[in-house]
Amino acid sequence: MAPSFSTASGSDVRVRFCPSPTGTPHVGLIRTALFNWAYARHTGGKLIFRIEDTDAARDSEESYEQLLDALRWLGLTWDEGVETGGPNGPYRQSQRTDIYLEVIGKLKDAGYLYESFVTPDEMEARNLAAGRDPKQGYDNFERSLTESDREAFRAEGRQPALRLRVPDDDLSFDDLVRGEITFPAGSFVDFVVVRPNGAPLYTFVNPVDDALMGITHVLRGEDLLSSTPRQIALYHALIDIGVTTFVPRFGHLPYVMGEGNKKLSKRDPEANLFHHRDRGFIPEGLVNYLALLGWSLTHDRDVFSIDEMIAAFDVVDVNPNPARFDLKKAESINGDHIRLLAAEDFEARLLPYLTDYVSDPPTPLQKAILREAGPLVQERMAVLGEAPGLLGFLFTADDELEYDADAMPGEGADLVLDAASGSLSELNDWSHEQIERVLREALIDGAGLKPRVAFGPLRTAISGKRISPPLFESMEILGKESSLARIDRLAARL
RNA sequence: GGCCCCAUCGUAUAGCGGCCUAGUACGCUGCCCUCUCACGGCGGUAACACCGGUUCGAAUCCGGUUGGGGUCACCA
Repeated sequence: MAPSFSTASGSDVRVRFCPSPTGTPHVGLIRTALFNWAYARHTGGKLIFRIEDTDAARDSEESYEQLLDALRWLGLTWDEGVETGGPNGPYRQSQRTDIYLEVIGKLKDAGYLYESFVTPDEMEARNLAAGRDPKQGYDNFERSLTESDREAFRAEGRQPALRLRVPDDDLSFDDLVRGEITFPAGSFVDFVVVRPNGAPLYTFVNPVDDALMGITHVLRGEDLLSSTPRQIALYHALIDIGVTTFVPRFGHLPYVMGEGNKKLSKRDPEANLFHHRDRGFIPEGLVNYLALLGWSLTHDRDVFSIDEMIAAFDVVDVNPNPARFDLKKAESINGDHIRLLAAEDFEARLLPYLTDYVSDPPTPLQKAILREAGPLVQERMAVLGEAPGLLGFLFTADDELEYDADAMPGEGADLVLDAASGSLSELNDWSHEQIERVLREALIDGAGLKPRVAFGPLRTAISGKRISPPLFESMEILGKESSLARIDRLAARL
C-alpha cells in the first residue's frame, strides 16, 4: 500500500491549528499557530481552527476564550473553524461524537480495529513475565484472539478497548522540516483508538478530523513526531474505507526552550503569552520575535513586518533545532517595533498601561500631555509597561509627587534648586529651548557646575526619579507654575 | 533500555562543495553623541561538538562517536 501524500502547494493548501483548551496559551503553541497561519497566507490556502476538547477533566471554557483572545490579539485569522464556522463543522471535537462513531464502525467492519481486553497493569505483568522490557509496551498479542477468547473476557464483565492494526512494514515519510524519516517495523505498535467506554482518543480523532477536513499539511510540535507512523497507518485505513484520498504532508516544528536545556514549562511565566502582553509587548513585536524562533527572513535583518513574513514564509525553511526563548532579544525586537509606530498609534497603545494615571477615555488635558510626551518616550521603551514609570509624574499633582529614595540629591542641591527657581521665575517664554538656555546660564556658566550635578536635583524635583524623559521638555509640558512649585517643594524638604 | 529527532559565537540565526581567515542580530564590552535613561553612530568579544571517509577542495555530503532532546498511556 503505497502512501499517496498530498501534493497541494498553492491555494489548495489546508493547514490547521488544533489546540486543547487547557491552561493559558503557551508561546510555543502560539508559534505553531503562527507558522500554520503564515503558511496558509503565503500559499493562499486555508487555515482551519479546530478545538480538541476531548478531555473533559482538563478542558475549560476559560481556556477556550483565551485561545480566541490570543489569536485575535496577534491578528492570526482563520478561514474555517470555531466562531467563524465552515463546511466541515462542527469544529469542536466534543460535538463530533456521532461522526467518530460512524468512522469507528466502518473501520471495524473493514477489519482494521480489534478488541483489546488487557489492562495496562496486566500488560506490564505480561511483559515482565516474558522477560521483555515493560517500556516496550503492547505486543499486539490480541490480534489473534479467537471469538471464544473474547467471549470468555466478556463473561468476566470486561469491556474491550479498540486497537488499530498497524502494518508490519517499515514506514517512511518526508518531513517538511527534517527530510526523510523511517520508522522500522515493530517500533510502532497497535494502539488504542477507542476507550472501553466507547470514547475515542486523541490518537484517533486528530487524524480523523484532519482527514475529514481535508488537511494537506500538518505542521505541529516535534513531540508528535514519534506518533506520526501510527497516524499514517490510520490514514491508510481511512483511505481504504473512503474517508479521504490522501495522506497529509507532515512538518515537525522545533521546540521552544526555556533557560538551560529544558522545554519552556507551562509554569514558567515566560511561557505565558499574556504575560508578555501584560508587560507591554505589542503584537508586531511578539509575532516578529516568535517567527525568529526557527525561521529567519534574510541573512542581515531580523526586524520585519507581518506582510514581509507572509511573502517569504515557507515551512521547508524552518530550522529543525530547538530554539531558546530569549527575553532580552524579544524586548529589543519589540522596542524596534514600538519605534516604528506612528505617533498617534503609539499614544493609543499606551493608554491601557496608564490606567493608574489616565482616565478612560482620557480628558482633553491628558490627551494633550500624551501628545507632547509621547515622542519623548517612544524611542526609550522596549515594552509599553515602562510607560507608568516614565510618564506618571506628568499626571500627578505637584503636592502628591513622590520621590524615589535613590533619586534624592546630596549636598548642595538646595543651592541648585534655589538658583534654578530664581532664574526660571523670570522666564516668560516657557519653551524647552529657553528653559535650557536660562538654566545653563545660571548653573553651568554662572555657578560653574557640571551638567550632571546641576540637572540631577532638578530631575528629581520634576519627576521624583533618577531617570526620566528629557528634563527641559518635561518642564515645558508641566508648565511654569507647576515646574516652579515642584522645584520649591523639593527645596523645602532638603 | 528500544525507536526517533537534533548539533555553527552565551542566545537566535545566515550558510545548502570553492564567494568562509564563517555574515547578521541580541547580549556583553570600548569609544562617540548626551541633562538622566534610552535611541543612534563607530569598534571589540565570541562558534562550525569529536573522529574517520568522499572530493582537487567540506561548516556544507557519507559513516561512526559523544552530547542533548523527544517518545514508548485506555493524556492531548
